[in-house]
Amino acid sequence: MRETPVVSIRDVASHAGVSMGTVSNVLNQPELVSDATRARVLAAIDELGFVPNHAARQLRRGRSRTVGLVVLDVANPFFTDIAKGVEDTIGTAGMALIFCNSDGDRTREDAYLDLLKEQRVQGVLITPVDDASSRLLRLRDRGIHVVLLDRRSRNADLCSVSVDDRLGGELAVRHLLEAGHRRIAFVGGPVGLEQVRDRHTGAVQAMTGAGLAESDLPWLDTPALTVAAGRDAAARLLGAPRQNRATAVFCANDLLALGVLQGLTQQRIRVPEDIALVGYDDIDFAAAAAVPLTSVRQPRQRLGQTAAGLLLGEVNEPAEHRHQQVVFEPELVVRESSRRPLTPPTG
Amino acid sequence: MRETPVVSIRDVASHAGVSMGTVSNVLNQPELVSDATRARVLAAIDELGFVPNHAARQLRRGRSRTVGLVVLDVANPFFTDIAKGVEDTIGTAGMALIFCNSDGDRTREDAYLDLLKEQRVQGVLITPVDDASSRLLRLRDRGIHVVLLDRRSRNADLCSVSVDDRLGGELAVRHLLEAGHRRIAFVGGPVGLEQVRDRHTGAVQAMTGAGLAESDLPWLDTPALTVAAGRDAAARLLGAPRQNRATAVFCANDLLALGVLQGLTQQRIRVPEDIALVGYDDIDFAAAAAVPLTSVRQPRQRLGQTAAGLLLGEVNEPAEHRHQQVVFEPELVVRESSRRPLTPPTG
DNA sequence: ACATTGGGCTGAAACGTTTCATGGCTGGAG
DNA sequence: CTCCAGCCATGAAACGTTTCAGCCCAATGT
Repeated sequence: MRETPVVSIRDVASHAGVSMGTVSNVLNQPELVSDATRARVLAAIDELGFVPNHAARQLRRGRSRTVGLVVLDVANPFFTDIAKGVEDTIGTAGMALIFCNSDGDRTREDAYLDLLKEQRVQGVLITPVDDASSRLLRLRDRGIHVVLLDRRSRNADLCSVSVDDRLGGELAVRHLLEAGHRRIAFVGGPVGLEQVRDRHTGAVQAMTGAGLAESDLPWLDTPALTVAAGRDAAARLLGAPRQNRATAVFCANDLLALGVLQGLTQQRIRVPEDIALVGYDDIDFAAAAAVPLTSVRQPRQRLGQTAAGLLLGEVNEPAEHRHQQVVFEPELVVRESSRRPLTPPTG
Repeated sequence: MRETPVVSIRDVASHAGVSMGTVSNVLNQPELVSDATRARVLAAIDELGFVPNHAARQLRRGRSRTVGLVVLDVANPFFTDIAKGVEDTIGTAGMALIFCNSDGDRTREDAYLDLLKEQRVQGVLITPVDDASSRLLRLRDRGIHVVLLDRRSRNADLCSVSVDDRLGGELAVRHLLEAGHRRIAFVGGPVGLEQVRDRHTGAVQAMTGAGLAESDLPWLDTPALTVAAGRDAAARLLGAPRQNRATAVFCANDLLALGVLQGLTQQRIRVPEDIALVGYDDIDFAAAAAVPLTSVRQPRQRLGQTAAGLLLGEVNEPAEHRHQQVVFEPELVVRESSRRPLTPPTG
């Protein structure tokens, strides 16, 4: 194995018979260099296989051409779809993306934010684990622009792109109420997640709006928004005495709903006949589920594109930039899992 | 908004009344510094909010503490599960991961490889779009270690971690043959993907092993391994005249299979009664599908961990490192989508 | 009392770029 | 023929670290 012959701009310069400054100009401002010289330098670059050293470049420039994306869960298609949108926009702008997965763990999130600080990224797109505003504002004071993703900024100090989770929760539960359900379980957690709380709040509003009590919407807390947590929640759901068991379940996201569906099916509970089910996000797999899942759709890819767009704006014209809160509207997609009207209660 | 006061190691040094070298030692080799001085420096770091500049550090050291991961499709749970395994191992080793999505596009792949070269990453874990060995060997000549992921290296010049795709294809089709199917469609593509070719080869072997011809295994080519491509393939499948339509379908991955399932269901074709279906990968959503999907399971997370482990070994002890090809065995998981034996042909 | 050791720290060079003040040429205007 | 502009190219400084030879001084050995 040949030893690495690190070829620098200096080698290119001497090989092409010009100065380092000229090579640099060819790379960064080609119009300043005469055609003949430029051709010679490019030939030398090609011949030597020169690749610019990003570290040196960044050190000199003082800033990188990189932004960070921190999500709660890579395994959740909701976030990978967002990531696609972000990647699109960032890539088109010629910048690089560092993709980080906090996995809902605050310690990991902190570690990644430190990493991004050290990398001197231009900006960070983040769905924080908890209310991280103070930490995020500190990032901003370091000159790192921050845009909140899938979370609304409460102070006007940050850009944010989100979806109206309260409304989404309301749509879901109102739909179930209209189908005749009166006792509906809410499955979601951890409570620390703002998305979960907001969706719950919307659900409660739908209940009280229909003259029902908040206690008619029992909350089954889950440790995470995953399929496994959903399966577990289904078991707890079925542990309740039959007569006051919920007839419908609203899950804080689709992964949970798919888990609940599996858990129920395994216990021979039919969906939607015995228990109706509504998820959230409308990931692609929702429509392909054992029982196609009613869900609250969010414009995932646009979410990512919009957030990245805001960040680019902030990075490129910091002067005339006004922070803004973009809020998309969710949309209920009704499918099999909640379609059949409830049979009249036997009790 | 306060202007960024960039605080460097020099500021820390003067604030703590020591030299820059000492601050550097506190950061990198704390045991060389006396307790008192170390405490003083740490206090200064804390007080000034100093964060090391990664670019400068990397420039000086000549190498980064970063590795790249290039996958074919972030939206495919198969790859996000691999990514989790990689992230685990890499993160534990105190290194950072740059996660790249080639999306099956060779141009994008090249762009990301250039990016990783510029970043002077220590190594790259990659599932290449096509046979990229020459490009990858050139990377290696640059001092960037390379490990192939989900692809077997044909020359012994690179480490690789893969699963026996030939065997997987054979298992799947043998299972269908045992259920009585004689005409089986293979859905997969693009042909350029080695995984697709190998799974097909295995499928053919199963056919010929049972005394059938390769022509009894028509190949429906798809432009990508996605749900949408699967839906499309289902339509083409049903376009064939009824009498020589396949009675079973083996898909090159689960996303395709889920798409085929959707397409068939939409046309009121029952699975498995009218057409049996087998997927590949056994992603979590396979078990939760409309009809739980028979699939060929791969140890996704272990794949990632193992590959990352090999890379770390290569990075840390390049001298005594021997390249190796790890090959895992796939496992057939039978579920509803192929369970029912074929009813005797009506023709 | 003197040489020796070694722990703890310093100071400056070096990493590979970009940037910018400087200067040499060329060609057209006066 | 001289002067001036403008175009190209040059060379060195600077970015924020790490590294390493070397210095100081207290402790140890004889």
